[in-house]
Amino acid sequence: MKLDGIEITQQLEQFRAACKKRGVKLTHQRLEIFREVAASLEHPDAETVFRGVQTRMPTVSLDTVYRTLWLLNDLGLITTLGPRRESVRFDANLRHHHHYVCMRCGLVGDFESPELNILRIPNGVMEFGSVVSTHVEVRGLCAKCAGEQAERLHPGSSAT
Amino acid sequence: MKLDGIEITQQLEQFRAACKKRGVKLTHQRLEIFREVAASLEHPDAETVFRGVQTRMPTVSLDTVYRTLWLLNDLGLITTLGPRRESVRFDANLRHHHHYVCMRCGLVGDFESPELNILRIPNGVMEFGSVVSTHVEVRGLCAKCAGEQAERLHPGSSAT
DNA sequence: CTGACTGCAAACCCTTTGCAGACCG
DNA sequence: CGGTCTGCAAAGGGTTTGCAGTCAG
Repeated sequence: MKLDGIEITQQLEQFRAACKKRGVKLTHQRLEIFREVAASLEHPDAETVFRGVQTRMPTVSLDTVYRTLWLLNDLGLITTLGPRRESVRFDANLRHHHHYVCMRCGLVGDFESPELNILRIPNGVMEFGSVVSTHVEVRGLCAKCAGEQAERLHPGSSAT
Repeated sequence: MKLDGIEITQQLEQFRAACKKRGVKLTHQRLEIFREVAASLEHPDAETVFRGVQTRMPTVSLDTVYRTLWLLNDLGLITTLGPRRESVRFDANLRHHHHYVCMRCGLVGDFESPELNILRIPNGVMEFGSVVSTHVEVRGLCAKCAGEQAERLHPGSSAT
């Protein structure tokens, strides 16, 4: 799990380094916003980060929080839960199944696997609460996107 | 995987039955919308369903599609991918980790497990594309929600 | 000093809601 | 025929963007 002070300090160093490397300015706001996300054990949304930062910086605006969070995401310092900005998707497959998700285009494919339905979960997880079901998400590059990427790297090397 | 005609016909029967049982009217629009989702191998969003239905029913409106999809969800005939309608959430934990998700309140907790990082994935999945990483999502009722539920069922049976 | 960054406000997208007419049962 | 459902249009919430002033380097 995350350790209070030490690890965050390390992350802050990474942040400084990444900024310098990419020629991004290290403003007071960005520092506070980064601290807020890095220190949070939850997975806060922009609004929550905003409120947290606001206590120490009453003048920040919500749009700066958004801009900074996506900046941190681009710098590879944080990630997002779920897709970047998308509409709700519906699923008519009611059997216990798992998902293949393409990291590039967002394609989602179903697959079933009795073994994956009954994974052994680490004991520590019980501290969160009861376990009802487990779902596996496999991330990768789908065939179509892999093809397009190959085509981009080696144009015409294979017939279409 | 899903078989074209037979299985969808079964699902349609379930739909009729569920409607009758719950006193919900079986309109032309609802039928078409349900067929569209049930037949789709993708996990379409409302807009996609809308366009699909529109080819056969040019008069449907997008709001009816929304209303019907949530109705189907309430009837237990379809589910959604990801949370119902929420803002993007950010995650400063860059290590390969997995998530515990409370089905009631949406709480998300991280946990790590070397074993779960390297699950054996069924061969069929390779047909979708390359596999880069696997993530496990454990669903359950978090301690807080379980407590509230117990409290609701047996008020005062335990000290707070 | 200069270009990048901020705050403001307005725009934007997806989704939901109120209402009058249409339709299922 | 009655109550539900539809389509319309407008509201709603989260997020993004254009602009002029501000600040880091």
